[in-house]
Amino acid sequence: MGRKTDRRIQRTRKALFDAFMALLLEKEYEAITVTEIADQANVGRATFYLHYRDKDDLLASNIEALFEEVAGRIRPLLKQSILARDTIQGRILFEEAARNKDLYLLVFRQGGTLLYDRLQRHMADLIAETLETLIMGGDSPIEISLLASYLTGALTALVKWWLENDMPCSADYMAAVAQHLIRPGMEQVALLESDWYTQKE
Amino acid sequence: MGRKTDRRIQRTRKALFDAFMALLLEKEYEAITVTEIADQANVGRATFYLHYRDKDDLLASNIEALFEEVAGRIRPLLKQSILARDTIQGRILFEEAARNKDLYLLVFRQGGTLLYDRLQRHMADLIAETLETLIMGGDSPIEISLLASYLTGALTALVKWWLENDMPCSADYMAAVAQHLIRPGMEQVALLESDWYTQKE
Amino acid sequence: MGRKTDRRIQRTRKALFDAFMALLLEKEYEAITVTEIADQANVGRATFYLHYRDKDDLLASNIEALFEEVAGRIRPLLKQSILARDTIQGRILFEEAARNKDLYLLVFRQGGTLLYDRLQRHMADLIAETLETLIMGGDSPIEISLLASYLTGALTALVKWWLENDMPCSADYMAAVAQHLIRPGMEQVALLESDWYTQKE
Amino acid sequence: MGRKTDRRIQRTRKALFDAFMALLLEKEYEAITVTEIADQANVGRATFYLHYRDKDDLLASNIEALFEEVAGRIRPLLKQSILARDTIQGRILFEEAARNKDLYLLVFRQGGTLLYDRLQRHMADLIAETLETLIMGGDSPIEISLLASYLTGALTALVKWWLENDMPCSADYMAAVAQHLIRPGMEQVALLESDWYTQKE
DNA sequence: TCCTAAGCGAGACGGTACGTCTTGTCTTCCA
DNA sequence: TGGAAGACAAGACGTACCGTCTCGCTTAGGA
Repeated sequence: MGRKTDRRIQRTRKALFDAFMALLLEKEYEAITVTEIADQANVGRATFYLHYRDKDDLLASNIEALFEEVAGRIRPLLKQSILARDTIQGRILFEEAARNKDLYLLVFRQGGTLLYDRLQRHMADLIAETLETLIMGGDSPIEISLLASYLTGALTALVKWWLENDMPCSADYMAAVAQHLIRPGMEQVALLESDWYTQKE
Repeated sequence: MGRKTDRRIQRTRKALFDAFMALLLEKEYEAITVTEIADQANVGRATFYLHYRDKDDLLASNIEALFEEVAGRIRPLLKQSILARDTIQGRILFEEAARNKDLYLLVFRQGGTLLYDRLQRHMADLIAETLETLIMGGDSPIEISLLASYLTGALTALVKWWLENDMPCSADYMAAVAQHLIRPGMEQVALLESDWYTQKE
Repeated sequence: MGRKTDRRIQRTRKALFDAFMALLLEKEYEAITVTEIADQANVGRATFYLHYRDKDDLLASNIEALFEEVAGRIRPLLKQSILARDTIQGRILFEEAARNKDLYLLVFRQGGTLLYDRLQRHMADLIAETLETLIMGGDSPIEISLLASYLTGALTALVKWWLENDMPCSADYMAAVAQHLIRPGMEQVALLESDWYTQKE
Repeated sequence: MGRKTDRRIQRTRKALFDAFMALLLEKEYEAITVTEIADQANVGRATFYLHYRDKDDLLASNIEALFEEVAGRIRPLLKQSILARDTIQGRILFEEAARNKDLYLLVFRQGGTLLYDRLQRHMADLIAETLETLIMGGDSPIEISLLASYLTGALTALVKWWLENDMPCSADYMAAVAQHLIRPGMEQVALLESDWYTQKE
């Protein structure tokens, strides 16, 4: 097998994934059939099964790369935006969301278990990773994963509200709201002495 | 048609819903078939279609009542627990979750669009309603629905983390964490003068 | 389940078999698809599988009855026609073939293993059965099954030739030919003393 | 293109045919796939299609030669064995069959249309050809092709019975049976005055 | 008390999607 | 340049559900 063959395969796979994403924009995940995907991709149905075991496999095989790409874009923004005093960096987060509105809405809306959960998990991991570098010496008395979950839930809720309401206000405004809602609590918790609450059980 | 007949119908419908909920605890929503539900309920498959158009209809027809019941339990707790200074009332929220762990995990996990979204919406409405009475005169400069979304996202994230990690700490502890993370931000925003951020656009 | 249902099932099965036979008249057995049969029978493809496992099953389930019916018609004729001196009864055999020309040609042509072999076997059994009653006391020195095989092969060869050449001569004529070709040998063998050929090995 | 290339091609074709014959001994014609043939022949599937259009083509292209070889062996035997008074020559026919038992059984059993019909036709032609030289001047009142069909049917029936019953008696015995069953009829018919039966229609 | 309309179980049916298999074509690469 | 490898389109296979339907049985509640 050579390069040309490889390229053909990649082209077919991309066609299938693109077809799937296109269909996801217009109907529910579960309502999409393999036949539709293959048709949309101008590919025989059997060819689909040559590359993927089923719909989930198609998604799973491509979604990681997609998330990795998004994560690559978000990662550098997170550190500053989470705890930055000004809203300039936070804004970039919402701008990113606005730029890929379709993708994020898709994930929020109907990704169901597969997409939504995966996004939450990825985002939580990303945030946890960032938090760890931030708190470093500080020894937060609260489990990082809990804080990360909170941040993820809070941020996605804000983004979701913004996108679902057709972005009724500027990214700057949303960044400011996020700052005011989230930062005080984080400061209080993350900077707290470890004896602020002594017993977990 | 008389009472006895009615009661028979209700019994059949309950059997179907119970069977569905039982199946939901052990497998994914989409993986459950009408045949399974009917079998589990000791009912003919045709009888299922006599009462509901499909799986979604069965869920939709029963879930509202279920949420209403949950809402009835939560509503009184919310007002106090959200902004209360002490953690006593907040604890009740987590205790409620712990008591119906299966149900909530089910909703969080695999409800997918139908269940999860509905819960979020219900909860946001419930919170918005509570917030309105709290802020009343205060004229919050931020849209109530946005605040409600944030609160819903933040709270469900905390509860989800707690349940999914097998409740590694007490409800008291979680209530305290929630207080410290959420209240400072809410206070800052809800009590803010309307000029803290002048332009939305 | 009641009579009406039974009748519906029988109607469906008959439609399927009729469709199959119709298709067999125009194309090869192996070239016929389940989809075609179902379409021709105005029946859903799934319904086909509700009644039969596959094409072979459809044929096998119906062919016995069909053969039994044919056998019922032929049996009474055989005894007299095989060894009768005159050709009157023998004629009836060829007339039967002419009347169901399509069916017999179908079986001869393309029945392949399933149909052709079965017919041969049935016919050989039928003939063996007749021979046994004829020879009765006579104690033929040759195995009945061998004689039956020979008779089957010879008769079907004649019938096949006749049908495939579009019946270029009368049934009477064919019956006479059969008489003259077959009877002398049968007489010689069946009436022979058991010492005409002493050692089998 | 040179001789070496030719030889390579011939080697590939032989490998394919041998593989096919080997597979025919263990499973039904229709159940054999091109993939299996190619695998068995240690040849790429595409290579198969380089030489033959399909399974039937592979068989057809090789079977003629095979039949020609068999015919070459049988032809000299036929003339004497058919009408010979003694059984010595007739025996050779059955011995030939016994020697290639697998091949003949294969043809009888599952050759289906393609193999069986072809054999019958070839054999009938062979016999007709022999008959013509025998009767020559005699002017048989019966069509040669009809006699040939009868002889073919009768002889193959005997051979088939013999092989399928695992040759329960000697070739000599079978030859004798064939003689006694067939010769009297043939003599009566072939030597008959042309007025033995005056009207065909 | 009967009888009549209902809920219901059983299951045939048409339809659609599934994932697998085979066919025949085509393209790329290797020896 | 012949053959190996294998991607691909096409389409049949047998299975699983779906939602509709018709059929009788049972049973409740008004006559």
